[in-house]
Amino acid sequence: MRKSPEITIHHLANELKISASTVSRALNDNIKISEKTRQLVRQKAIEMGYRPNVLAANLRSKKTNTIGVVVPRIDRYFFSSAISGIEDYAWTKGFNVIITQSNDLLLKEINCVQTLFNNRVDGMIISISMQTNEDKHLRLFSDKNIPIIFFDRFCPTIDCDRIVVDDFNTGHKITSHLIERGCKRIAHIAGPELLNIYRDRKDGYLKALKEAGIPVIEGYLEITGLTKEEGKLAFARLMSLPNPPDGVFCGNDTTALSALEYCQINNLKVPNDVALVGFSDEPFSAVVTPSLSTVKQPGYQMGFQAAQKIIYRIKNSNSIIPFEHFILPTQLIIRESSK
Amino acid sequence: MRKSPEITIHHLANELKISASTVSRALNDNIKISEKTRQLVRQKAIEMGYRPNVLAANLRSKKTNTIGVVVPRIDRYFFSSAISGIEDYAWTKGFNVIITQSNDLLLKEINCVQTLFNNRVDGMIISISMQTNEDKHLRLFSDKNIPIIFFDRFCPTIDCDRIVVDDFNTGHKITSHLIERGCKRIAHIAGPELLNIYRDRKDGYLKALKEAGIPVIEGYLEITGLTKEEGKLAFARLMSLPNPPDGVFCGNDTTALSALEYCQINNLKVPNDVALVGFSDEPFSAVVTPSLSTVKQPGYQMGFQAAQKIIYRIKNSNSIIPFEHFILPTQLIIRESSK
DNA sequence: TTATTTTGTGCAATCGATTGCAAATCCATT
DNA sequence: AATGGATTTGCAATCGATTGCACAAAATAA
Repeated sequence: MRKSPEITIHHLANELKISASTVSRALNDNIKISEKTRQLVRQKAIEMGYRPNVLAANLRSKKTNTIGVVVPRIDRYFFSSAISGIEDYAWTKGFNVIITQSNDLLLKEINCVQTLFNNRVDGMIISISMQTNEDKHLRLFSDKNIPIIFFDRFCPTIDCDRIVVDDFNTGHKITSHLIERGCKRIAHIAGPELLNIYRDRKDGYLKALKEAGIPVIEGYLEITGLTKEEGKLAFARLMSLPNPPDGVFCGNDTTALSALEYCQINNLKVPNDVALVGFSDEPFSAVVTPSLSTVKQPGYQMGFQAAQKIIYRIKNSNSIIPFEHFILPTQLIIRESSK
Repeated sequence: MRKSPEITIHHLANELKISASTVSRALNDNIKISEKTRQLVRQKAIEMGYRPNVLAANLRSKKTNTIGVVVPRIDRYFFSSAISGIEDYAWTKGFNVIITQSNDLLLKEINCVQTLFNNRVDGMIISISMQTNEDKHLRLFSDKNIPIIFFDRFCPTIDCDRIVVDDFNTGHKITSHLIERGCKRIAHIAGPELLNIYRDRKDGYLKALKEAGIPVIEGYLEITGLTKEEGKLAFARLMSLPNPPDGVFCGNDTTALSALEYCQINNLKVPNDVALVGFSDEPFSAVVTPSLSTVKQPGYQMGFQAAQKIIYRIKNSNSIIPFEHFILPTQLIIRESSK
C-alpha cells in the first residue's frame, strides 16, 4: 500500500513561492488575482496532480453542494424516473445527490430526514410516506431555512415549494371519460385519505359524478393502501355488490392490474363488463392484455424541475423568493381497458 | 432569517468547564473517559441540542462514510432494486449513498467516477456502461486502494470484488429449456460483446446447442444494443430468414417484448410458431399476454451484498482481504411464451 | 517628484472535530 | 506520608481550504 502524498494548495504555494491564499483565489477565479499568476497556478495544479479537498472547502464554506432526496421506494418507476431527472439536472450544476428511501414508513422517513440534516445537505427534495401525519422532522429544515421541495406527495402544513400534478382535475377527467364511454355505475378504489394526491383524485371523481347527476352509490368508494393484495380484495368486494360497477377508477396501476387479474379469473370481460382506468402509467400498463388506460405522470420532469428549483434557491439563499406550487399537466392515455 | 447558533463541542466544553477533547472523546465512547463525565456530556449535548458537524469530523478523519454508486440508468428496475438493496444495508451502518448514472455512456461514466473520487467516497459500487472499454478512470480508485465492487457488469482488467449472476450457465439453461420443449431452430439476440454478461449468455447459448448437437445456423446470432427498437429490427431479420427460428433467446426482457409485439402484428403464435425467453424479469414480464418466460436476477440481494462487502472492506482497510467473485444463482421462470 | 488610486498578495484567523503526548488526579500499597 | 501505577483529562497541533483586512507594488494623477 504505497502512500500517495495528497497535494494541497500549500504544496502548490511552496513550489510557486507564493502564499496559499493566492493559490486558493487563483483556483477559484477570484478577480483580484492577475491573469499571470492565475495561469501559473493552474498550470502547476495540473502538473502536480492537485485535487481540491471538497471536505475542507465544505467545512469552511458551510456548503456541501449536495441535495438530499427522500422517496417512499427507489424501485418504483415513478420515483426512480424522478430521481433520474433530479440526478441529471444536479449533475450539470455540480451537485451531488444523496438518496434515501422511507419504505412508506413514517419512522424511517423521520430517520432519513434526520440523516440528511446531519449530513448538512444544502436542500431536500421529498415525497412523503403514506403514513406521514406530522411535520416535526420537516421543520428541522424549514426552521433553519434550508430549502425543501415536495414533489407529488406533500405535507400541507409546511410552507415551501411543491411540484405536483393536478390530481383533482385528473381524477375528474378519468371519471368523465368513464361516463362518456357509457359507464353508469362508476366505483373508485382510493388511497389513504392522508395524502393529498389520493384525496384530490377522489374529490375529482366525486365532482365529476355530481356534475353528471350520477348519485354516489353506497359501497362504491373503497379506501385502501393501494397494494396489489388490497386492490384485489377491494375489487372483489366491489364486484360482489348486489349492483356491481361497470366502470372502476383505480387509484394506481397496481390495483388496476389486480382488478384485471380478478376479471380474468372470474371471466369478466374488460372493458365490456367493467371498464378500468389506472394511474401512473407504469411500464407494464401498456403491455398487459387488455392494455390499461391510465394517466401519464411526468416523473422525470418533476424531478428535473425540482432539482432546478432547489438549486436556484440554494444559490440565491440570501434573496427572498416566494414559494411556488407548480402543477404539471397529466396525460390521460386511453387504452383497451376502457375503450 | 434568525440565526440559530450552531452548538459545537466547544460550547459543551465551556458549559461543563472541561476541555473540548474530553467532550469529543466522551461523545465517541472513548474508553479513557470515566462513566461519570461521559454521562454528563451526553446529557448536556441533548440539552443544548448539539449536533456533530459531520464535515469537520470527516476532514479530520479522512473518511466520509459515504459510498458512491454508478449505474447505467437509475430508472431500470434491475438497477433501482439493486440501489434499494445498497441503500437499505448502508442505512443500517450509518453510511450515505451517492447515486450517479452513466446513461450507458463511457464519457459520462468517467465523469461520474471522477466526481465520486473528488468527493472522496470511501468506496464505489459500479455496474459499467455498455461502452466501457477502458479502465483508466477506475484506476483512480484501485491505485489508491479505495475499494471498488462491481455488480452485474464488470471490467475484467480491474482486480477487485465482483458480484454477478452466472450468466453463462443461465444462458445454457435457457437454451436447454428451449431445446427440451422441442425447438429445433434456436436463435439468440445478444448484447454488446464488450460486456461480460452478454458474452457469457451467448457462450452458454452456443455451448447448449453444441451439447445437443444442433448446428449454429448462419444469421441466428444477432448482436445488438438490446433496446426496444434494435430488438424489433433484429427479430424482424430473424423471422424473415428463409428458415426462421422456432425459438428465440432474447438478451433481455425489453427485446423479448419487442419480439412479442412483432408477433402480434404479424400474426405469429407465441409459443407455437416461435417460443420466446427473455432475461431479467422486468415487472411487465409476468403480466403481458402471453406472459414472458425469463430469468429472475436477484437485484436487491446483489445490491445488499455489495454494500455489505464494501462496508466490510472500508471498516477493515488495514487488513488485506483477498478479492472475491460472488456468483449468485438465477431462477429460470417458465411462463406462457415458452411453455 | 510626490501624492493618490488601483490592483495584486500575504497574514493569520477560522470552520469543528480528532488525537498523540504530557500532565494531573486518584487509589492503593508499603 | 510517600511512592508507584492506573486512570482521566487537557494542551495544542492538525485536517485543507477560505476570507477579511492590511500591506506592498504598480499605475495614474497632480
